Amino acid sequence: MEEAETLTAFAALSNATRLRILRLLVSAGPAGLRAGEIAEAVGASPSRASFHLSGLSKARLVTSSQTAREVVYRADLQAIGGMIRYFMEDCCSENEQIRACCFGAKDC
Amino acid sequence: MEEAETLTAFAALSNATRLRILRLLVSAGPAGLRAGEIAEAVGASPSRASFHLSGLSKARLVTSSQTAREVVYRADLQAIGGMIRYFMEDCCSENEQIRACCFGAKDC
DNA sequence: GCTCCATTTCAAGGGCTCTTAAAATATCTC
DNA sequence: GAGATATTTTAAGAGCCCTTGAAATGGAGC
Repeated sequence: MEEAETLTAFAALSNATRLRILRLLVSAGPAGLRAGEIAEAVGASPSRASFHLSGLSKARLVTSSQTAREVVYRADLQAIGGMIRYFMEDCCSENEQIRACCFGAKDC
Repeated sequence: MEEAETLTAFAALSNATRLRILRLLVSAGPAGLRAGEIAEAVGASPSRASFHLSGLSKARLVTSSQTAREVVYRADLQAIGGMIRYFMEDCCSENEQIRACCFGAKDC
């Protein structure tokens, strides 16, 4: 992942609805969720959910697959991990104090 | 760190100038850098740098201290770590694949 | 073919962000 | 005190983002 992609990813994560959707999709696992289920779960209208899913999709944080008339979305764990990794390596210079937080250090 | 703070932090990181500033400040270490040095280093006008430093400051990703007429900025490693930690714990449900990226796994 | 259903697209509006340049504030040196 | 320096504040304009509701797309079943 490069800087431009990371900027897009961070922008995608800076909205409450999109963060809620991503959280939901990560916890939903590999099966993913249908667009309608997502909209209902996060309390957004279908068009609003679609708008934000499109944003997450453009940022490559989620993937989608269409079966008949249903669209299933899934969190792209590799992309999410890649974003964090880029941030840790390139932006945080592998800083030890910051890295410790991934392990669950108490003082973060 | 809570959701609202995390949203603000992600928003702050979604701009190239601010990301560059943060990267610079992390690498600069505890001594920090003066506003003017930062502006020059990232290729921004003083007012533009000040604008973005203010954004990073409101997002609590950097701290500042004023000595006479010089203002020194430092990266807030604890806040940066806290943001990542919140994202990993709350949003990524401690997902193993995502977490592995902090250790530098090859497949991220 | 017609009608439902799931989802996306479109259009309009209001608000926020970014950039630029000028002005203001505060401090240092002479 | 005068002038130079460091930084912030302000103002204006352009552009993007978010929300809402209506319209459009396209598949399923009768």
